Amino acid sequence: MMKPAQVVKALAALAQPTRLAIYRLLVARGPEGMAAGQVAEKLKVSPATLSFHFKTLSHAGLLDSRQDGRFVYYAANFTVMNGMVGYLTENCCGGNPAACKPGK
Amino acid sequence: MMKPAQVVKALAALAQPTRLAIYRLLVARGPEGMAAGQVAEKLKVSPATLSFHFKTLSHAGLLDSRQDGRFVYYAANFTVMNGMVGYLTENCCGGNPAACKPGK
DNA sequence: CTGACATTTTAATAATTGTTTAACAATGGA
DNA sequence: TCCATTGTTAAACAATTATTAAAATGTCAG
Repeated sequence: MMKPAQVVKALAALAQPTRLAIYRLLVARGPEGMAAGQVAEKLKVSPATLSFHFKTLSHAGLLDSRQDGRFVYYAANFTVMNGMVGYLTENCCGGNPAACKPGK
Repeated sequence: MMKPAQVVKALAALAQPTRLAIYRLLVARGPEGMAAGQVAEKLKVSPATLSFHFKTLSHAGLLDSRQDGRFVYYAANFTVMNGMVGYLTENCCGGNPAACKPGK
């Protein structure tokens, strides 16, 4: 079970429109991820601002990054998202996890 | 499907240790809810601070409240939580909702 | 090596957030 | 009514956050 402090950190990381959009975009992109510049162009965010948000998401454990030449590729890491959804489902769904289960 | 703006609002509401604790406590308490003062005592939060957090959670649609005599009872409302978990599961789990499904 | 490109960092700033204290309703019992 | 109780609101403040512009870092092509 994830610790509340880590859950709070992950929630805070996603609780911002640009960062939620970044995460969604990278999830859709898959494991290969996407270069920072492409994300910036797609979401129309300045490089500096984007870098700031990447840092927040990465620090929360929601993103992985790898350098490829001059590019830095970011990709969604599902581990924390998984833990977060699990935490919410177990602790925040009235002792009845089914109430918040997807695909009902 | 919940709108991203509402998801962000709900995430932000829960992205704070005291508020996450409040929500968990009220979820555990069930539909009857709990008087503000009891929550304050249980979580050792000052009434004014608690009222501030109640407002944030209520405004995000995560809590309901009813007045009973001098007391105000707050209770978890699962609708938004449900929508939020659904949104995350559908949009943030790699097109593979099962990856974030609870009870794996 | 030099220059252009991709990204991060720093510094400055405005806006938002969380807490405290004190004052303000509202309710119900004596 | 008077008063104690319950909870909210208002004002002030420190701390955090998001954005911008500028400088710095790192990488490769020529």
